[in-house]
Amino acid sequence: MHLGKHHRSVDDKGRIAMPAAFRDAFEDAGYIAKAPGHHCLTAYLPSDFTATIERLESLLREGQATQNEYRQFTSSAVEISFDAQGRFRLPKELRDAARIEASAIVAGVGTRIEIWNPDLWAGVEADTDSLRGERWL
Amino acid sequence: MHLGKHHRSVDDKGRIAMPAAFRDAFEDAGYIAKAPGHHCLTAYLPSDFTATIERLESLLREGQATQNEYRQFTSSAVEISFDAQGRFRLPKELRDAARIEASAIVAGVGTRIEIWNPDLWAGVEADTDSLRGERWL
DNA sequence: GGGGAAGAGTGGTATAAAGTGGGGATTTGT
DNA sequence: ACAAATCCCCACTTTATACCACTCTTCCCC
Repeated sequence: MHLGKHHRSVDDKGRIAMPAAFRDAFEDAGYIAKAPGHHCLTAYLPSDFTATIERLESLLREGQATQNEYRQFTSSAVEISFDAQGRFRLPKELRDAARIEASAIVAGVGTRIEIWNPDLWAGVEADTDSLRGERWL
Repeated sequence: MHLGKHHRSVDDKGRIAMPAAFRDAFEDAGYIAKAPGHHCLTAYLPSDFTATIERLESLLREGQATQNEYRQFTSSAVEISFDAQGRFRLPKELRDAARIEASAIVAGVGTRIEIWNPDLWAGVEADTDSLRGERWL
């Protein structure tokens, strides 16, 4: 379970420090892909990524997902590794897709980890219309 | 069941002593998240937190809750641990969200524990209009 | 009622870890 | 061969964590 929101700088080499709270869950490697809609990026543990691909392939066989959906997801994905300081490199392609420049928000969203442009994330937090916590608190 | 209201100091490192009355219920760890509306923070026992997340995820699958709702709750949450003196650290992000500075009210609210800015808590106690105990006493 | 012990709450300091920035070697592609 | 991109270290700053010290209250027990 991933929790917490972290603001991170992105240097001109595209490096981002994975928050220590998440880092331990990755054993040296992980995967990052564009989230559907491309509002943000999603980081996966190796095991979660494989499971996600399998789920998508299953939907594909059942006709519940399209080949282009499959193409977009798999082709956007990259494997990441961490340097001695716990940073990973986010390819320019992915940074551009999520409009990430000098800084980013790395957020634990329960089953997944998302990487956002800070301004776009502000939009998520400003979306209070949908808050109806009385249903689940 | 959590009962009682406690006034606590918050030092410049964000440390707050968990009232002894509540401390025993936490086995070393717990979770704190912004309450929907962000008027206060809510502290959860590990088991209660997991149950809450599962309830929310269930609503999400049924389309009764939004991804942004899920994002806001999970990304605001932090796991807490206690030092030898029974204190936990409240991240600045959460202190700011609930306008907590040098002191706070830690209140047992039956099924949950809430952490308030003292002035905002005063507002809760001043709200006598809605008191209609004749219905349930 | 007085004295002592135990627990609760608060404050400060030292140490470790996390985050950030940069340099230089190596690889890649042209 | 050259430029660009990537990788691998090293250095610094900030923040978090663990540890120690003190006060105050409460609760026994004498």
